[in-house]
Amino acid sequence: MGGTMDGMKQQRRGNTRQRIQDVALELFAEQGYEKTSLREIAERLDVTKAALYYHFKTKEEILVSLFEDLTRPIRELIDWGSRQPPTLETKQELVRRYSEALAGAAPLYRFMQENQATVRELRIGETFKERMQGLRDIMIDPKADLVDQVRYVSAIFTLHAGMFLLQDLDGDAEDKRKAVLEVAADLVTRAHEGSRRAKESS
Amino acid sequence: MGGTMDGMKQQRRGNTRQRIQDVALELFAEQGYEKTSLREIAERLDVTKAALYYHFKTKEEILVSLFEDLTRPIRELIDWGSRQPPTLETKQELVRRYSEALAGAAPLYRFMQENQATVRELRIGETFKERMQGLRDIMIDPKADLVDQVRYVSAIFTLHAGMFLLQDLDGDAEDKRKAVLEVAADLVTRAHEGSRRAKESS
Amino acid sequence: MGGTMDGMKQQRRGNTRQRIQDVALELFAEQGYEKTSLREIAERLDVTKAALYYHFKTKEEILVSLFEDLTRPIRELIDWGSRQPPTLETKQELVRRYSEALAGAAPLYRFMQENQATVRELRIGETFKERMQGLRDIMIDPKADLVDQVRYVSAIFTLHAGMFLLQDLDGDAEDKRKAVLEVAADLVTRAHEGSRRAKESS
Amino acid sequence: MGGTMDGMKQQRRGNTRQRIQDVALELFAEQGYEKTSLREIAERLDVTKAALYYHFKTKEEILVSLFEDLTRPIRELIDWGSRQPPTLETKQELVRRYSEALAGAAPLYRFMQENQATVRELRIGETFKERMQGLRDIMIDPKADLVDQVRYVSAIFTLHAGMFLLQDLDGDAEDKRKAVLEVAADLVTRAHEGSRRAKESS
DNA sequence: AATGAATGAGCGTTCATTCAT
DNA sequence: CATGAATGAACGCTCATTCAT
Repeated sequence: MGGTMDGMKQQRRGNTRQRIQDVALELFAEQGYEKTSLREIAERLDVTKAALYYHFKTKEEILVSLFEDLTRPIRELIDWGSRQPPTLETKQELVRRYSEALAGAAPLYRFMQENQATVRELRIGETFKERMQGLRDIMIDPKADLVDQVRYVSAIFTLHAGMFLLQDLDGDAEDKRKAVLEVAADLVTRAHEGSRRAKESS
Repeated sequence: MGGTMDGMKQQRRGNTRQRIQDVALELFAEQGYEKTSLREIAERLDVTKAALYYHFKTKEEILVSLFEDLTRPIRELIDWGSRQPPTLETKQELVRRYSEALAGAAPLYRFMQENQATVRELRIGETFKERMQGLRDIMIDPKADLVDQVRYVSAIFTLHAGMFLLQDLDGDAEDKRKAVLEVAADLVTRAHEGSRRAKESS
Repeated sequence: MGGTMDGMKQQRRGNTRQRIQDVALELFAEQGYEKTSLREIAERLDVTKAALYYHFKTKEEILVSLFEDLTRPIRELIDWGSRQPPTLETKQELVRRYSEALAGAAPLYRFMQENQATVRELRIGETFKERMQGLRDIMIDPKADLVDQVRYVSAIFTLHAGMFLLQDLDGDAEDKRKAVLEVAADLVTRAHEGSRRAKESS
Repeated sequence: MGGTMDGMKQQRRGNTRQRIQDVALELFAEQGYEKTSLREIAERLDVTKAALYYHFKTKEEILVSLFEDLTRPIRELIDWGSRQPPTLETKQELVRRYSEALAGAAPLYRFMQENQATVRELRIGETFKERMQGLRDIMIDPKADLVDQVRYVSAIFTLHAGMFLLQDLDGDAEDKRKAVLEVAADLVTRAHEGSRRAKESS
């Protein structure tokens, strides 16, 4: 019937799946996975709970779909990293690109960080863990000094933390990301030098 | 020890409150706060749910009591820190003592880290946040370079992360704590030097 | 693209109604009416649930159609029987032909037997009941001894039961049907003789 | 008797479990297991659904408890039978006592008969099947003629059917039970004789 | 110091059904 | 001839909490 569409009830049909994902991510991040009920998601979208089940088989599947859609760049980055030689340059570039990739999936990663206990029991828990271990394997030299190993871990973790721990510091978001990246890169460099020093002095 | 004692069913009576806390912490840490039901806690203790309500007014109160009991040293430490001059030495000592204090409340802190989304909505959420801000205020020089501010935050966060992010690295727990501490202390030192450099070059 | 039929996805179009009936009967018999959902039927046929509604107005209608299609011979048999004189010969022939008719609608009858509670509430419940009463009216002489009345009922019931109660006995299916028929026929004969005896001795 | 008790809301406390069983059996028998919802049971008892869960872990458990409570005599009877020599006398007595035992659990057995498809998927399905097989093993002589084997099965089945197939015949319930028993006993006798005949003629 | 019995609210999920396209 | 999208009603179940005993 054309015309200009009546109001907004029926706005954009066919994108309901996407709208569910958007609202779900927002609520999951805000209140946590368990405390967010399907009723709540449905109400915000002005559909019934049953409608959600037309698009997703379970509540968990909504989260899985978000994870898969939003973390693809990160998965690809780790794949790339695992095929590079473990030089300092590789690690530096990995850290730089990881920082960017994280920024693109910030709300989801914040959610994952804040709901670890819950996520661990879900299907994506295992996937996430494997991914982190992939990162670790690329970064960490198992022959390095324990302190330097911690530096690597700290670098990764600093990147993650950067996303939400700096929220209450003021300043431009992109500036903060750069600052976080610099600290992480610095940690990586020092960890790498430490290894060299260890080798030389042996 | 004397008496007749039938088996072990009512081992140590009168300490039920304490036993509830122990079991609750274990389960909260293992499965998260929401996924741990009072039924489960009661069953493990072989008492009824109603018994829990004799000792604690609500589920949340169990957590609050754990938090208060286990984080007292940390609260005192921060109180102490806030009365010291903001020198490098103060910060170094704070970091050292914080690392020790954390080790004493590790399971609870691990729980807090992994259940942030949940904790945020609870009474202790606010308290915890204030405490972290207290730490931040002691450590961070607001006039410092953004990168150095990140270094301070990263130091604190590295200490937290140390507790559970290194679980799958092998090595003695105390060795790992020391390594983590060294990295954190190093970050603090560099942050402090950075500030001095900044001042000199201005 | 175009022309030659790709595989088997749309094998025989136009007979969807029939395929729905086939799958439905299979699932109804296997899992019961309530536990079989339209989703399940649709999935097996690789069509959508809505497609089922093109062919049948309701779930119940699918069952009704099966009943009507598969039990026509039985209905006709009973009609025939009710027009015959109530002699032993009539009853014997009725039993013989009923046994054959049942074999032709075995899965449906098995379903009816195993889902009586459900069927009773459905439209076919009444029909089925009437039919059974028709059978009874033909067989049973209301003036006969109670024991002989039971024999008639037992004969009918033995025929029904034969279909699935002998499933775990081994032997050829047709042999078993014959054996069941013999027992039923025997019961009918004895019931009839009993009635004669009763009359003679009065 | 004695005391007047205020209304009926709180009548007999402590017997709620029993009242749940009573109402559940009534509704299960009337409408079937699936069509009976816990809401319905709860409403009839004027308690909440959650109260049912205080007494039974699941809906299925309510049925299991009914089965176990009501069919104990039958279980014991079969145990007894399996320890006797397989003479005609044993079988006759078994049939007689089985008929009595069935009468005591009539509503439940009627339910089982009318909800076979459902029951088969439940925990009691297996148990019930085993029990029927036990009965069969006692009764049936595997070396007997197929027709006689059918007679044994028919005898058992006639007993079951007797409970509800004769509902619309009029007459005293106990008279009907006796008549059913006589037919079943007769079938057993003939089956036994058949076997003897077979042996003699060989 | 603890239990037995129950509640009210809510949850995730499934179902038969509808209807515009 | 069929699908995509959605609904309304219900379901079995769990939870934190209460309270008389």
